[in-house]
Formats: sequence, structure tokens, C-alpha cells
Amino acid sequence: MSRGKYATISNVFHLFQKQLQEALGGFLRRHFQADVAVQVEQPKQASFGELALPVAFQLAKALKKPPKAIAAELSAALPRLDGVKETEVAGNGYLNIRIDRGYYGLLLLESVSRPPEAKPGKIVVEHTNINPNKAAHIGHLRNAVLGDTFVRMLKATGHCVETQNYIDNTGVQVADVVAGFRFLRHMRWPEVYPLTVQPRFDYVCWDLYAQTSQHYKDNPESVAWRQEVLHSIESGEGELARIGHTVADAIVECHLATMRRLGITYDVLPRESEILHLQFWAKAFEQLKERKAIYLEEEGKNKGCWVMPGSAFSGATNAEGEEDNKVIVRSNGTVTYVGKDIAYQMWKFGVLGKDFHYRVLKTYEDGHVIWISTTEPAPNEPAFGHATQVFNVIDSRQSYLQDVVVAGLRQLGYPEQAAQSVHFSYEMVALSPRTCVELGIELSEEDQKRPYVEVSGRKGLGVKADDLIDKLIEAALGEVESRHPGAEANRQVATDIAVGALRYFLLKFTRNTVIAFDFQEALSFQGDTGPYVQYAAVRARKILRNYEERFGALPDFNAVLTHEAFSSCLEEEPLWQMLLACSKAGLAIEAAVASGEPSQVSRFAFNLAQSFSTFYHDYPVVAEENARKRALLVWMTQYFSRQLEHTLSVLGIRVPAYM
RNA sequence: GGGCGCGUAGCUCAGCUGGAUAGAGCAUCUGCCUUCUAAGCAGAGGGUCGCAGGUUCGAGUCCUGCCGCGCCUACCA
Repeated sequence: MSRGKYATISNVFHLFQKQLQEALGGFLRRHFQADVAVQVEQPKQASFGELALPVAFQLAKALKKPPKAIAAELSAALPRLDGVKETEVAGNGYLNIRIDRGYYGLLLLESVSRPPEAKPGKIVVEHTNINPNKAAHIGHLRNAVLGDTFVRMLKATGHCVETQNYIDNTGVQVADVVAGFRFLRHMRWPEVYPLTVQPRFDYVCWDLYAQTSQHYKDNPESVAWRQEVLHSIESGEGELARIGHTVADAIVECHLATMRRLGITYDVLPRESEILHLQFWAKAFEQLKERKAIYLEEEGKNKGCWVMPGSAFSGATNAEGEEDNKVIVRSNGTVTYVGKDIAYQMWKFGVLGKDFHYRVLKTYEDGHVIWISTTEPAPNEPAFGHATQVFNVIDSRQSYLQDVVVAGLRQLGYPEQAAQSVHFSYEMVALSPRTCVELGIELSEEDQKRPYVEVSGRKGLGVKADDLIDKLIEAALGEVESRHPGAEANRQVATDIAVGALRYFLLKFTRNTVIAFDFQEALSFQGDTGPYVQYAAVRARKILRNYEERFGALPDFNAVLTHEAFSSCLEEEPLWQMLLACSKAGLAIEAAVASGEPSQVSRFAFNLAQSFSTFYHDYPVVAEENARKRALLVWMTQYFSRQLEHTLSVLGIRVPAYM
């Protein structure tokens, strides 16, 4: 739980825009007695100026005048505003504003980068949440990368964030793998344990889980194994429970290692086993009954179950046109997953009236500590939870269940917590038919016609995360080797590129787009990709290095870059456009946080990189003969470098040492 | 049946609270490596924004109805 380490970003454009809005708002009140919120847009075309005000359209109705006339009147009456060079009426009534480039350049030069203003409250983001019974696949990666990036975005904008990764170590999926070891492979704990300390134990379980699922399908009576394992795990006694814990703990380690490769980590891992043993559910059950959020069904198909009425969470009706109630406690007295999830969500907000204990699971070289829940108190335990807002990163297929959880909070009398519970949903990652063929997956005729095929852990159908990362590293290594044969850091560079490519690939789609995963696309390092953006960052650094080698040091920018210098140099449109784009980094990240859409950040990074690539091609910096212009170019390179690298750090993408 | 989402260039996707001539990447074609690395740059072709109505100064964007596709709708998670 921490504020960002992202110390700095220059957010001048945002501030400039705000000032302008305020000045204009004041003017409108005085001049037209009109109290309107001044909207500011980005003009469609750069030639229209830097800011477009549709204010005349807003006023047209009230003033009963055509927008164009109002815009003209406004333009004429408007007092001089700091940093505004001129205003212009365009289109059907837009008031376009051209920024004084010299003024703006100085503003950027003098702007002190400072940490974002600390926002009040505490945000809990829960992501990853992979069942600890098999290797992670690309679907899990989308979850983790989205969650991790959103965490970075929040920290970069000054929020206090705690990252949780919930571990369902007592569930059906773990039970099935345990059943596989014990009953299918007839192994006892002493035989299972050595496997768990082998590398890629998660791959062993991947196959075993698929095998067990298939066995259930062929021998339905063997599903009884699952019950036996679950009972053992729940009581915490017996060999099955022991195998279960050993397996789950080992797989969690595998998952943490996989995510670590992508720069993803967590603050705390709350486990299902502690929710069970600390009786979180009993506490929630009390409250749910007491506040009449659920009731005991006395007839019908749900007889003997405690259910939440369908009216509480949706207007959905079933095939018979009746409202669908949701079973929270089964007729045999056991609680469903949703029930436990309600208790967990209450805990996140600190309204359950119970808490975990914690111990340190591991400490990384950089000092980062991951805590894990325990049942026993320990000295100097940190406090987790007690959030003011909670984001649950969970795929959109579970929106129904998330609705039930939120309804639970509302019915319990926690309307604010309900309102602050956000299902940060995203669509699944499927496989393109072409990739299925590559993987040797046989497709039915039906599936061949579809644009994508759903992955299935149960069937062992999917692309394992570590395989994909390995494949990306190999591909990147090939490219790096061809450019820098035998160079020392090639392995590290290839890894940075692979991770950049993967994270970018998973982030470039908006959340509600189904990704049809395709190897060819994911392995591409050209165009709209992570490596393209990294390449721009690498080139910018190289220019700065070359400049220092050639001239000893960077120029004294404050001395050389005057208003006049900026004014004349920034007459050149491409230079101005790039500078302007760079100055919008902070705005882009804030907008992306507001809309909850990490893809906006990756798109911004790409556009910025494009803008620099053109600059790189058109303006040889070090070779520039005019000293003043050379200073401006190298300053711009430095400014770009800072802004892009900040944006990349928010995306969790590293800048390789070379490319 | 109901809930949610999607349908934009050959393919994969952007398009913020309605705004100016609908944008990228890939693929195709044409140029550019004795110049800070060509994982790059410049350019060309390619569109009835699923269909039909409506709302208004203005609709890819909002509303209604269709058509097609996906996911969800378990005493599984």
C-alpha cells in the first residue's frame, strides 16, 4: 500500500487548460451573465490551433443567436489572456485558440516536476486471483496486467493503493488436482512433495487437472473424490488436506514467479483458508440474517437454502419469467462462493468486524514485501483492508456474481461501500483459429468458422503464460542478436522487449474487447506495439548520450532558451506538435484513470512515440549547426524522454539499454 | 425467455461527456539506410460506421425497433 514512486511528471497542459477555463468562465459571467461550464476540446486538426471552445454552441439557445455570431462577438470582446496568441472563429461557431508558443515553451522549461497531489482515501485493487491448481495462462495475464497497470495509473495520480491477490486454496479446483494425485496417480504426500519443489510444478498440475476433469467426465461416480478432498481440506485434517496445502502453496509460488517476470507484484495475499478458519463467513452470515438481506426458502427448487431475492441485484428473470433468487447457503448448510465473497468484500471495507493476521511471505531484492494471511497473531503486523474504494479486476463473465456481492453490501446497510465497489471487468482472451492449429488443437467445424475459440483450463486448452513469455524472449533475442551480435546484455534487452511487447499487447485493446490471441500478432515488434514505443525511448536516450559525448555536457537551457528562442524555433509545426503532445502526458493519464481505461495510456504512448519518430527522422539533433536551435532540439529530446519514460513506467514497460 | 456486451477499411482495432474532411496498425503497392540504429520515415490505394426509423443547428456517438455474433442466466468457481 503506497503512493506512487512516480515522483515526477510535467503536467503543464492540464494546468494551462484549467487556467483558461477559469478565466473564460469569469468573462462569460460578466459579459453574458451566462453561467456555463466552459468545455474545452482538442481540435480535430492541428491547423485549427491548440484548443477549441464550443462555448458558442452552448450559448446559442439561451441567447437566441446563431453560434457563429456569438463566437465572433466573444472573440472580439475577449480580453488578452496569458499565453494566448490569438483566437479565431471557425466552422459553425467554434472559438479556436492558438497558444503563444514562446510563452508555453518557457512554461515547460520552468515547470518544476513534482509528485502528484496526494488524494484522500485508500483504494484496494484486487487482481490476478488465479486458482492455485495449474499454470497461469494468457487469460490470467490479461487480468494481472490490467490490474497492475491500473494500480500504477492510480499511484501516478496520487492515490494511496493496496494491491491484493486473493488465493482460493480450498476450492474445487485445488481439490480436483489433489484428487488427481491421490486417486488417479495413487500418490501419497511423501511422493507429491518432491514434485512441488521441482521447477514448473504448475505445468505438471496443468496436465493433471485436465486429466482429472476428463476422468470425471468419463467416470461420473468418481466426482465423489472431490467431496472427500473438500471435506478433508475444510476440516484441515488428514493427508488430503496436507497435499492440498502443499500443492496450493507451491502453485502460488509459481504464479508469483510468473507475474514477477512481468514486473507485477502484490501487497497482500488473503487466503480462502483463513477466511474459513477465522470464520469470516459466520460473521457475515449473522449480519445477513439480522438485516434480512437473505431468507430461508421454504419451498420450491431452493427449499432449505438461504437465498438472496433476485429483486435485490437485478431485474433478471429466468426462463419461466420469474425472478431468479441467488442461493447463498446450500441446503446442506455449506456456503457458496458468492457468500464468501460478500464476507471478503465486507472485510475489504473494514465493516466485517473481523480481521486476518499476517506474516511475511517474501521480500524482494528491491525491498518490496508480500504479506500473506495467517490465523495466528504476530507482532508488528500491518493493517490491510479498510478501503474507501475497491476495484475487483474480474472478467466480465462474472458480472452477475459481482452484482450479487454489491447487492449484499447494499442490503446489509452499506450503501456507500456498495457504491464504491467497482467491478473492473474485462472480456476474455480467446484463441484465434490459426493459433489453435499451431498449438495442435483440433477444432470442430463450428469452431473453425468462429473468429475465436475460448480457452479452457479444465480441458488444458490454452497458452501457458511462461511458454508465451519464453517464446517472446526467444523471438526478441533473435532480433537483438542480429543487430548487436554477441553483446553482453542481449538476454536482458530481449527480456525487456518481450515483456514490453506482451504488456502492450494486452493493454492496447479496450477492456470490453474480446482478444482473439494470435501468436503472429503478439510476436510482432513493428507498428502499434510495445517495442515500437521502446525504440523511440531508446533513440532519445542515445541522442542525449551522443550529445554529451560530443559537447561535454547538455547546454544551460535556462540561459539559451528564451521566449524569443522558443517563439522562433517553434514556428516549425512538427516541433511544436511534438512538444505539445509531450506536455499532455499527465492529462492523458488522468483521463485514463477517470475512464478506467488503461488502453488510453498505451495509445497515448504510441502516439507520442510516433511523433518522436518523425522528429528523429527530420531533425538530426547533434548535427544541428545553429547552437541555439541545437539547444532547443536537445532540450525537446530530453523533455520527450522524461514524458515518455514516465508514461512507460505507468504501463510497467522498461526501456531497454539498447535495441 | 431475460441480463450484459459487440457489429467502423481486406484483417485486427481506436474514436473521451453528440461537433469541423471518420483514424491507427497489419497486409498490398511506391520511394528512403556513406547522415543521432531502417524494430524506422515519407507516400498511395482501400469506408452505404450491421439495417431502418427518430431526437437537433449537428449523430459512428443519444433513443426505439429489427438483423447477426458472443458471454452470462448452477445448491461450480
